[in-house]
This record gives sequence, C-alpha cells and structure tokens, in this order.
Amino acid sequence: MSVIKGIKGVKDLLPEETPRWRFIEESARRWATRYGFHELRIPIFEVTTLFARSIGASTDIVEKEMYTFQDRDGTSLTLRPEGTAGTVRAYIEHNRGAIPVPQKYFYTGPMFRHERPQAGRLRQFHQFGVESYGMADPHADIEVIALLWRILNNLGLPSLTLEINNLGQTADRDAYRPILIAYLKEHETGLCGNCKHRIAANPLRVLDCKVPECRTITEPAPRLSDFLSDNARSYFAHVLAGLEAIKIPYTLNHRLVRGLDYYNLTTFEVTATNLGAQNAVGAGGRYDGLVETLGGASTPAVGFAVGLERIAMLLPDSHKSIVATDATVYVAGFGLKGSVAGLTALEELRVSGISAVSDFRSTTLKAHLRQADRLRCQFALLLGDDEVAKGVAVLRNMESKAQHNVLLSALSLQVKPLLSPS
RNA sequence: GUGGGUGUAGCUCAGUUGGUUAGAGCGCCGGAUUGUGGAUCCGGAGGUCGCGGGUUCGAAACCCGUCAUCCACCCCA
Repeated sequence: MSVIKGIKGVKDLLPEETPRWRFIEESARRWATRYGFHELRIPIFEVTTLFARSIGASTDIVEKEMYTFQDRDGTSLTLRPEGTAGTVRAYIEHNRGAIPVPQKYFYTGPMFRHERPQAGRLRQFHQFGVESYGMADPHADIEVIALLWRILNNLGLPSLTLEINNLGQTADRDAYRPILIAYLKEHETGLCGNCKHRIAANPLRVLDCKVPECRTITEPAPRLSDFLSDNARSYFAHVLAGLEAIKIPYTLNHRLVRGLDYYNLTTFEVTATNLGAQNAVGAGGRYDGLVETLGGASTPAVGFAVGLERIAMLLPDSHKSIVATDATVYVAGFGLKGSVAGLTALEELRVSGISAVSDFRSTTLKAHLRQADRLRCQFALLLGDDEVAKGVAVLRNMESKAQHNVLLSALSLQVKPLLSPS
C-alpha cells in the first residue's frame, strides 16, 4: 500500500510550531484592534473573475499561479491568491460604504498560489492583512503603515527596513511609461534577458531588477517622480511628514514597484535580511480605483499584507517559547485499583480546572514517572493499590521531589494549593 | 516553467580507487533499581542505502531515467 503524502508546497504546522504561530497571530490581532481595525472573515474561494479583474489579467498570479477549478454547474472558481479582492467584494456586497464610519478590516488565513516552493514561499501560505476604506487622506496611509511597522517591530524581528515610493495616479504612470520605454530601448543591449522581456511586459519592473548591470543602466533613467501631478506630490509629502511626526523610519525607494495592478500613490514594503531571496515580510499600498473596478462606488482604500511564514522564520528564539504553561499534574495510576482510581482522579482534576495528563500505556510507577518527566509535568500524582486502600494519593513535586499525601475524598481541594509555586 | 544541490537507522550524518555481514553520535527498548523520573554503566532492537532500470564476477558508490526535498531564477507576502 502506497503512503499518501502531502501536496508539494503545502505544509503541516506541527505542535512544536503552533505556539509561535499563535503568538504571531495574536500579536497582530491585538495591534490591529488597537488601531481600530475589525476582523473580517472571508471565504478562501471565490469566483475566478473576481481575481482576474482585481489583481490584473496579465499578472503572473492570474496568468499561471491560480488554483482554479469548476464548480458542479460549470462556474469557474479559484482558491484565493490574496486577500484584498475578497475583502473588496464583501465590502461592496454588504454595502459597507453606506455605514457612516470608516470601514477598517483585518483578516488572516491561508492563500494559494501555484509556484515552485523555495525559502519563504509555499503554495499554501498565510497572510495577515488590513484594509482601510473610505479615507482619501494621507493620515489613512500613515495609520496603515504605522500599524504594519508596529506589528513587525513589536515581534522583535531583526533588521527591518521600510521602503516607500509614490506611484502617482494612473495618468501619471501613463505619461511616464512611454518615456521610460524609449529610454530602455536605447539601452536594451546592456540589459539582462529578463529585462529585455520586461520592456514590453512590465517596463516599471526593470527598475526593480537585481542584476547590477541593469541597475547601473536604470540609475540615470527618467524617474516617475518627475512625472507626478502636483496632487500626487503633495499627497506623498504629507504621508512622509506624518511618518516622521510619529517616528516611523522609512527609506525612499524610487525603484519600488508593486506587482499587482490596482495600486496607486503610496506604495510600501518592509524587507528583512536573512530571509533568503524572498526578503519582503510585508507590503501594501493605496488602491483607490479597485472598489469601482469591481462594481462599487468610487472608494479610496489603502492596506497591506504580511507573510506569516516569513515572520515565523524571522521570529527570534526569545519570542518563540513565550507561552507560559500552567502547572500540569501527571496522574500515575498503577496496579489494578490504582489505575481505576487514576481515571477518576484525572477527570476530577480536569473538571476542577487543573491541567492533568497520563500515559495509559504505562503500567509501572517507574514507567509513569519517566513519562511524567518527558512530558515536563511539574507534579505527579502517585496512585497505587496501597494508596487506594488508604484513601489517599501522593502528590510529588517532580523537581524538588517533595511528596505530600492528599485525601482522595477531597482531591482537587487539597491538590490545588500545593501547585502554586512557593 | 528553467537551473543547481541533496536523498544511507526515528534524528544528524560517516561510508576509502566499486569488494565479504552498511557504521557512528543522539534517540528508543531492556537490565543494574520487584513502588519512585532525569545521571552513569551494561545489553538490545531498529536499514526495500528514495524508486526503477543498466554496467559489472560484485553497486550505497558508476551510468540513464524517475520521484521527493532544498536553494535560486521568474514572480511575490
């Protein structure tokens, strides 16, 4: 019989890892809530056209990375590759724009992209993201960036850099693009093969190429910042001034271009070293046109998403085992009467609020104590036939080896005070 | 989709120019200790050498294929 294995790029999170993940998720939740964001739970699959329309039909995600399948009636459905599209869809569908207070949401959960797995990249991966609707004000951008920075910084992640850029409005980019293309074509021979391709496919991406030759060529290239409207310019200036006012350190990066079609104006990314080639921990930006694109009323919006796997990779050891565990009692019931009494003792302790475990395979006291040790229980409750005959049990402190008799008739009552550290 | 690295015990890894019965450390089980864990000592179990072909008197090793995994490109969180 062949063994069925997990899918490529889809990982199990084993119990050794889940406390760190809970720590990360709870920390992000707490910060988002503190910033006035509310949790939104959206489905992990949607109609395919939602993603095609929002992310951009010619992006890699839509062209070759989506998990798409047919519903029974033939409708094309897709496992979500990101969270913004579904959030916007829900925002429109439930007419949240009619609510007279800004709608600020956060979400977390799995995303799916069919890519070759590598360090920091999986086919099922997890994101935490926020979206802020209705405020065409630099303060909304600042708030979102501040939240992103606070979450990551508070987790103690090392060597973070916040990079920020101004993409301008669509019209600004439309004016700039042909100028850039003309420049790139002039210098095409010196560019790497990928960039030669990019000139036609996505010229702005050439600016973000890692190949040194490409970077030297694009260094004196015309810059988008010279083609921005006064509005775009002053908007961005306000964002930067706000970040300075609240002491969020940023680096301007005129090469920073986001991959998804819907971004405009402010765009940002937090990167870290020691992450391998995929060094972006989180990224986001403003996407004022998206709600309208998806059939809603024109609505300004800004948001970000962070990659939970990447955060987990960066999380320092000091933050990994922070989960404080209550004292746990190992119940060692052995012998004919002892093992029966052990079962009732286990249940009584648990019902009274005490964490209690046992290994039912162990039949001797020695085996029980060995398991108590391995399970790192601070206490063991010894319960053999002799104890049962006397109506008592022995509570042993595993570290100090001190032992106390407790009455079975008042078990939890007598055990409880002995558990608290003296 | 493209390129490269790695697949030997539960884990981390040795394994000579191809040569008898494939090893170590850690872990696991048992005993020393018949009702008291960890430490020590002694003993023991555990392997389709990823899989399938091929070369050879002989393959864990060489060749071909294949799968898995990791890393990088592309792209992205």
